Amino acid sequence: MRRTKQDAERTRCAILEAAEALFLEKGVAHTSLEHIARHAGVTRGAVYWHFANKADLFNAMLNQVRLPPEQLAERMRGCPELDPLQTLRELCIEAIENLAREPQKKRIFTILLRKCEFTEELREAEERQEAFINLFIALCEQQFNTPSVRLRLHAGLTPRLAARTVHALLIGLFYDWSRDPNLFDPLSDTAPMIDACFRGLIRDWPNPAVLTPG
Amino acid sequence: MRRTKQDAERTRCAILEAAEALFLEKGVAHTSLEHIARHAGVTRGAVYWHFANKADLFNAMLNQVRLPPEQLAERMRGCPELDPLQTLRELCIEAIENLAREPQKKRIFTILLRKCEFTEELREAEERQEAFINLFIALCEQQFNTPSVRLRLHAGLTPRLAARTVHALLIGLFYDWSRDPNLFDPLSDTAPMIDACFRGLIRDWPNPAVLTPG
DNA sequence: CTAGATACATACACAAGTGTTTGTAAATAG
DNA sequence: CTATTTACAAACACTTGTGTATGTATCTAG
Repeated sequence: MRRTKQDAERTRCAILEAAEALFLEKGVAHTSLEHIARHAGVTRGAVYWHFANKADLFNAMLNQVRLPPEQLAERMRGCPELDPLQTLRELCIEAIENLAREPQKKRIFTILLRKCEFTEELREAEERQEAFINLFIALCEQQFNTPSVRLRLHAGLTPRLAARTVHALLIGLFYDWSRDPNLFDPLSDTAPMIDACFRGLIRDWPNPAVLTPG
Repeated sequence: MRRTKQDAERTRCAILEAAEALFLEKGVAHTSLEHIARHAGVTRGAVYWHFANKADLFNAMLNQVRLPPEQLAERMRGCPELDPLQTLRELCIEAIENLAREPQKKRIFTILLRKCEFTEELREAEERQEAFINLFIALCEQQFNTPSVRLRLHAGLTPRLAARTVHALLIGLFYDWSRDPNLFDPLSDTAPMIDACFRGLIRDWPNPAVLTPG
């Protein structure tokens, strides 16, 4: 029973959804295309029709969303140079909050961080992600290296180290949170933790304005 | 050709070493017992003689070392209560430096963080590790919650959040470092980054004493 | 209205992995 | 010195997964 183009697109999505769910539940390596097909209500024939193999399906899944490193890197390029630190701070907070708000993004990023072993077949995806991370760190370092900011770094720190610290905290926060979502509430707790980080890096980091309700 | 007990112990170690190397290179799921046996110069017969299955071998590998979460948790229990924060700071720095100094520990922790998908067969190991992490975070929170320390927390922070922040930074630092060892030098860069973190958490965190050479 | 393309399901061939069983030479116990 | 373990190697039986080839009902272009 052949379907119309819309139907075909729907099967494609169903396969992607099934893959996402199973990857998250069992890990990428432990999920077979047979599992995915069954979970999506089709056979492997359909899977191989829409995707070349598991790696291709994996990449297609990743391409559905912009993950934090890519988004961060992208937004930092387009940002004006005024008050780069506040911008960076807000982007960081936004990055984590977005993960909390967009369930699919959270699932996919979790898969990437904790549910896949980057073997040779997934090398391409791995390198893409690493490139975004490195780009973000580089842009971050660049912000810390602007003359007005650099002088405000605490003793013992370099722009490079500051950038590393920021990224490590971001990754660590999400890693921990995805391991146990009860550890903290991204929507309310992210800002204080990010602020703590910046306060430790920057000499005169402004005290967080106490939010008066209303 | 049967071997003496010493020989048997040597094969056991060879298998463990091979497993470690292959897990690190290809990931746990993508490494078969056949691979491991070949790499160790034996057959699967030997592997099944010494270990029940892959999960058992994996656990044996983990048991060779004390990984940071376990070590941190353990040392924090045995520590006196005087100046808990300085102690915590030093333990954190030590934890990362130890990873840099002990290659096997680094390899195994890397496998745990980036080279395995925790499926059902590895659930036991996963839960063990998570328990240590949670214990560390809890102990950490407890330190931040001692009366003398709690008052020194910056506005907006709770002991719980401070503990989360510290752990996230630790995990993030190691995660980034294991991804790209050139990002920073653990032996010289860890202290400034950890200090930055504490400075952002604690109100009057002492400025790092400038190390005068000699 | 028909020829071809589309969107799959089904079947096949093969490789690889697992756990178990059996065989066996040498170490070791008594 | 003999009997029995020990420490494996080799072989077997089975399952699972992959990629491809083929079949086929339907959509669609002309």
